Amino acid sequence: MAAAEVPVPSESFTQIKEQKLKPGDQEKEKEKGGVQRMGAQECAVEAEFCQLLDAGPQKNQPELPLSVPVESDRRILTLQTLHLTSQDVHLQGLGWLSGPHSEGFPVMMPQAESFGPLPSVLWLEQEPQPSLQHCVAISIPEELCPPEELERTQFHLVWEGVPVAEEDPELMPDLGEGTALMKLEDGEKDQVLPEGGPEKEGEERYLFVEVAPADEGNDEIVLTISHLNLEEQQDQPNQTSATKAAATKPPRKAKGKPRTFQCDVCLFTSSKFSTFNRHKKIHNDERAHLCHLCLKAFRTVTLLRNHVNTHTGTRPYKCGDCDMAFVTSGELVRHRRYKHTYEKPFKCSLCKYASVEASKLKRHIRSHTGERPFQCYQCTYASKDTYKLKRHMRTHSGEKPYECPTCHARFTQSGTLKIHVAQKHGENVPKHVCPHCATVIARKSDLRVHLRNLHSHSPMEIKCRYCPAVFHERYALIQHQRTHKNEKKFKCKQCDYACKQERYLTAHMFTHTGEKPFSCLDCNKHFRQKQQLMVHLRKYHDPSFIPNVHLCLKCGKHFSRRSNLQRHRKKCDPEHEELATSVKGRAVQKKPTVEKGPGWDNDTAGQESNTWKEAQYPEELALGHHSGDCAARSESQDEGLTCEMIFNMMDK
DNA sequence: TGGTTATTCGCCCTCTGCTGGGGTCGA
DNA sequence: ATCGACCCCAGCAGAGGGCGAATAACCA
Repeated sequence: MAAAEVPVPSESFTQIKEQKLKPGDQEKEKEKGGVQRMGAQECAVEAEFCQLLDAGPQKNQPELPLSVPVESDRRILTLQTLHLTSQDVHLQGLGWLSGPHSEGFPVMMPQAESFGPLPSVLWLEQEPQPSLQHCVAISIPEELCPPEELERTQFHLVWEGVPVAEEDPELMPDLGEGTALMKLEDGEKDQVLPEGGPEKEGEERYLFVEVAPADEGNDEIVLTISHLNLEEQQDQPNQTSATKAAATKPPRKAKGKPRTFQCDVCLFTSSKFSTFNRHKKIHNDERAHLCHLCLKAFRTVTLLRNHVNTHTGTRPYKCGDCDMAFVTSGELVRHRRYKHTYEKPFKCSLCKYASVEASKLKRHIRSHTGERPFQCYQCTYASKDTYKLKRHMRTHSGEKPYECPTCHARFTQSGTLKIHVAQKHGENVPKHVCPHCATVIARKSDLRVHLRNLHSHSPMEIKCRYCPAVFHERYALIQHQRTHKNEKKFKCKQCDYACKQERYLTAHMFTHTGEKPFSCLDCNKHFRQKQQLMVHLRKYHDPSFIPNVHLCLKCGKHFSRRSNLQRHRKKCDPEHEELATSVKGRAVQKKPTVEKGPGWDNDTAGQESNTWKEAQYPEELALGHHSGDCAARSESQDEGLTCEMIFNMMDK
């Protein structure tokens, strides 16, 4: 059955009697035998509410300087049980409240979407028929625990003797008898205020959920939800451990039931004195067992032995499938799960993730919840685990612990160093080839960027700048536009002339029409092209114009054209023909040059620069005034310059 | 009571992916 | 000379794997 089909408890079958008990009422309730906060045989067994399937006792409980919580007010909830078969209520989508109890006391908490007037569902009682169970819905008053906070609430339960269902004996912790202690964790406690007034800062807050059967023959049970006031015990003077152990018994302990022992330093409780006594040792610094090699002290012989093994390298538990060996059998088992059996008992209820260790699942869950408990104190960054915060702190400290052994470059992360070494100093570095265009890219992440930029499908049509073609992929567009590169698509209808740009064709067409639209204002010379006019103006009307002078180094003779100089040198200095060629090579530059000949000086060199600028901006020059003799002559035409050559010259 | 087992925490690691600056190249 | 495209590279963070060690629980 799908989660959506889980029968949601409703008000119609749930009777909730909520009342604040007066002191006398409490006594009456006790007389009924239904409400006991601490059971006699077992006590203080904790269970963590856990969508996380984080079974087992919580080790990291906040340490409290007192022993026993004292309730300050109480609420009685009477709830009618709902008879359901286990098949009716599929557990999928529901969180489990799991913890140690022997009788079996699975408590399911609904997901957030299930929050309503009845925010939680408890499986409590087992019928004679194994498949028939009682489903009890409880509603926790909002002032005790707002529904929106319930999902993140962590519960600690102490069970009081009501027969309970056993869904999965392996999952069901040993609760024994007692009451249910529901603890609000740090994130919630601030928002749950006792009725008596605002909670004191830093005070731990607990809610007791106590479960008891109602009248015989009735399907009802009684739940009591209580606030706990820890202050009273905090104020008690310190006692000896033994006295404290005795003092840890419940304040309203039932007759004939064994007491429990609660640690006065932390929340640890145990019904066995031996266990309790052993636990106490962790709070004192008595370390009687010394390592003879390093003098380090340990509390137990086992710890000492394990430590000595780290000196000697003794690892008795060897893996049969590899060369690994471990100090303890547990480490070996875990290793085998990681490396050989791949058994992953801890499964995420929200995705397919499973892990070998519970702590890994817990960490994984944070990627679903977004919880970031580890806050950087220097910026707003918060991390999901301690290591990431530690790594992040390097961005503040500037620490770069990883150094390249070859070039001594330093890096903040080992992975960055590894990539650096592979790319800079490695041999046969694997490259990443783009499957679409065979581009070779060093890094996979960069290939991803390449794919995103060039090969991703664009919903918008990208038009070719030269033709009407449209594309949805940039790479295809670029490849297509390259086909236009040397294309002479502008063809003259009257001759074979063809060119790449329309402006060349326009200029060419004047050769057929005989038009010469560009006129020199000084000498009334006409030109077909604007650029020809520019050359004319420079040569004949610009007083600063210095013609190119090609000098023969052998005889000192000047030539105005390079070709004439070359012809001359073949006769004058055939041995240095190569030199002439070399001189020619230097003379050919993108920018028109004035070769230094007789009469050259630095002043004219500056003028050359101006002349070049004017040639770049012919419009400005054409508008300007110029004077001087005009030996009207279109030398550029004489030299056979094409439209394209001139335009190109102007472009440069 | 001591030894063993199970649980939990903490640390470090790798792999992965994103981001932005720098260098190169072609238009 | 300028600009845009693209690859290279380091920085940074997310996620998960693996293991050492401490401690609680269990058992003989």
